[in-house]
Amino acid sequence: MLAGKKGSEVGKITSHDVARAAGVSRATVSIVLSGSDAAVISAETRERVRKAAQELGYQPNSAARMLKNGATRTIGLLISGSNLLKVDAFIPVLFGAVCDVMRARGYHVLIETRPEGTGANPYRDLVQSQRIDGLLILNGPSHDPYLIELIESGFPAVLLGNVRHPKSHSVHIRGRPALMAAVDRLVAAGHRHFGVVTLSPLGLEAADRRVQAVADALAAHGLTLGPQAIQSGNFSAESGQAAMRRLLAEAPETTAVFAGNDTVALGVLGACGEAGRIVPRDISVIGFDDLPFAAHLWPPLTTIQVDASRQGTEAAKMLLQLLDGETPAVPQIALTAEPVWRGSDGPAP
Amino acid sequence: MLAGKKGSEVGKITSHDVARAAGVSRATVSIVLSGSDAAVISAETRERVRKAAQELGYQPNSAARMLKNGATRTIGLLISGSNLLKVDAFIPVLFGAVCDVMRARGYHVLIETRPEGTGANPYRDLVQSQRIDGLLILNGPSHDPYLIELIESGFPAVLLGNVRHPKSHSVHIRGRPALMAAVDRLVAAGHRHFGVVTLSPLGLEAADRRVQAVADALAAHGLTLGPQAIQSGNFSAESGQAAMRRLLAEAPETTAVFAGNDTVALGVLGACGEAGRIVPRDISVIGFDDLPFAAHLWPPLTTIQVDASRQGTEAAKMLLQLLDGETPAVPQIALTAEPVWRGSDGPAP
DNA sequence: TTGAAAGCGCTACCAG
DNA sequence: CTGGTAGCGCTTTCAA
Repeated sequence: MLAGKKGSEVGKITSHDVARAAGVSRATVSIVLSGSDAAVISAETRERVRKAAQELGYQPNSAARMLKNGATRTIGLLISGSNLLKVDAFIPVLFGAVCDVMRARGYHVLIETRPEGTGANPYRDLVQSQRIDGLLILNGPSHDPYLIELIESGFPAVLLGNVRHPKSHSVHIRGRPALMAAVDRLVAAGHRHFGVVTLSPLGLEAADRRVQAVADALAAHGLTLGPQAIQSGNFSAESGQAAMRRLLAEAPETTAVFAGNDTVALGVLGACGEAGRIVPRDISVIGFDDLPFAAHLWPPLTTIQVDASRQGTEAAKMLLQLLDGETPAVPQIALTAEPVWRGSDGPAP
Repeated sequence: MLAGKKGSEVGKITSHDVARAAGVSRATVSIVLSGSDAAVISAETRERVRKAAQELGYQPNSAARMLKNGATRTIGLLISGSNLLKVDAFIPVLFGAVCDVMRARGYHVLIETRPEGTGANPYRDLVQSQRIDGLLILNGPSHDPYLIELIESGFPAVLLGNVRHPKSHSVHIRGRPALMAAVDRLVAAGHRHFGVVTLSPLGLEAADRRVQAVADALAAHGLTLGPQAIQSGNFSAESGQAAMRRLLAEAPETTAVFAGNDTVALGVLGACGEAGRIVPRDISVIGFDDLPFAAHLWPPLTTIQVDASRQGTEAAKMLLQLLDGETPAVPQIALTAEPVWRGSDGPAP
């Protein structure tokens, strides 16, 4: 090998190389490329520097830049468990929206999952290692004391879909009115026996709230939701099918079922089909989320429409404000939801 | 505010603080915490250092560490477009698997999307900024010259699902035998008129290969796939439904349809339903991927099973080998696929 | 065994 | 307008 640098040896070009190529000092390179006005540089010099950087394919070493600036221009996206990622199509939508907004502002997105089991504060390491400037937290457990500590520490963080700690910044879906309206309409259509297949086992705020909304709306009509009529799903279609089988066995009189989300609804539909219950003739099924596929199933899924993209966008924008040191006008955004009536509901049999 | 550091002011503790707390030098702290054997430190001292670090919640500043070590312990996951993320449930599964493997080895995962439009080499900036040590590329366009340049540069990268550049490291699905076996069985069941709703418009390697496999298998039986019998989907259920509507209109004699993936199949099922074609009585539908929901639909979806998790795991492991400077025994892994016969296929009507 | 010092690549602050 | 210089926090080598 020759002594000189090979052109293909990318990844090793420093501002020093650019400075030498352009015949200026390293400081000048930094000033020109960062667009700073710390000094007045002639247009001619600026051009020369830019051209040299371009030709060498120079990009500032991000580690050095982070160390110097004390900011990483990276945010973390914290997901409770990677299994969640695998089954619930809601997350990727949200995720895509977050990435789009962040990238437009020059931020990178790092996936983090909550380290489990260790006695130590799992968020502290994340923050203390200074690898990220801010955090977006998806479905964090409602009463996690470490989460609360993180929020109170003032580290830029936005919660998605849960926890309404008074000091928190968050974006969540207010599905209650839509769910209650849906119940009203189904009762008007003659339904008296309702079932719920939850989004997750009890304890997840978003899941619990949805069940409560249905129960409350029913109560207003003098109807109740017995314990056999509430079966736990766990985000997936598989869990939805299993839960619906139980529901059908324990409460066969059910004629209308609310699923915790559209993926769970897929499994509910599967269980109805295998039990010979025709949807919507024999039983009505209502999803939640209005995922991209919902309108294109057969029967087209009646569901509670929430704008996942928008939720991601709003959360990302709020985090960006926090990172800019601004105070969001509305620290806790509630997005509305609407029932969309398609083909999976009908009058009571 | 008092002059001293507040306990809640996390994110500012350096090895200096730990050293002072433990009454040793910064070098000692580094040696103890990194488990290096550069020097023999007494067990008693080690313990003292560890305890101080623990109490202060010390985590080494990652930027400084990256700068010093020249490695970021971060890999990039490059996705062609974020819209893909939003509709295809295959990606999150893969994604989750990648994250699991990487995290187990102490790597972080950064989401990258291919910057579009700029004349400059989009991968070069990624590599040159030294923000990542390696790259996983999902569905990169087959003939992208920059991609080829990246591969040839020797930067650690693994391709997923496409491109078989001779020098590349890759993991892809070999669906051809399974698809051909499925055709054979359907032909034996009496089907003569086949249709295909593709995974994407022509040009994506994975999509083209699937169509070709079906056409070839059909040819072996003296059957052909007319142009009206091939309609383009675009990853989503919506596109699948639209394509299937066209197919049903232009080739109404069709009795068996291969969908480009399971999400597309959802839309195919939707189009069949709205056209009054009962699956599988009137028409058979075969998906691809065997996503987690496929078995739990009604009818349960017959599909070509590929192990998305495994694909992610293998790719991640291969990248890890590359990062360790090892040469993977098999640089281009082909994963097999199997038809799983469930409820959405049946004999020809 | 431990402490002091160098240096990773960058930016910012000076004096020229 | 430009060039030296300091220092971000860490690791590692070398001298004590």
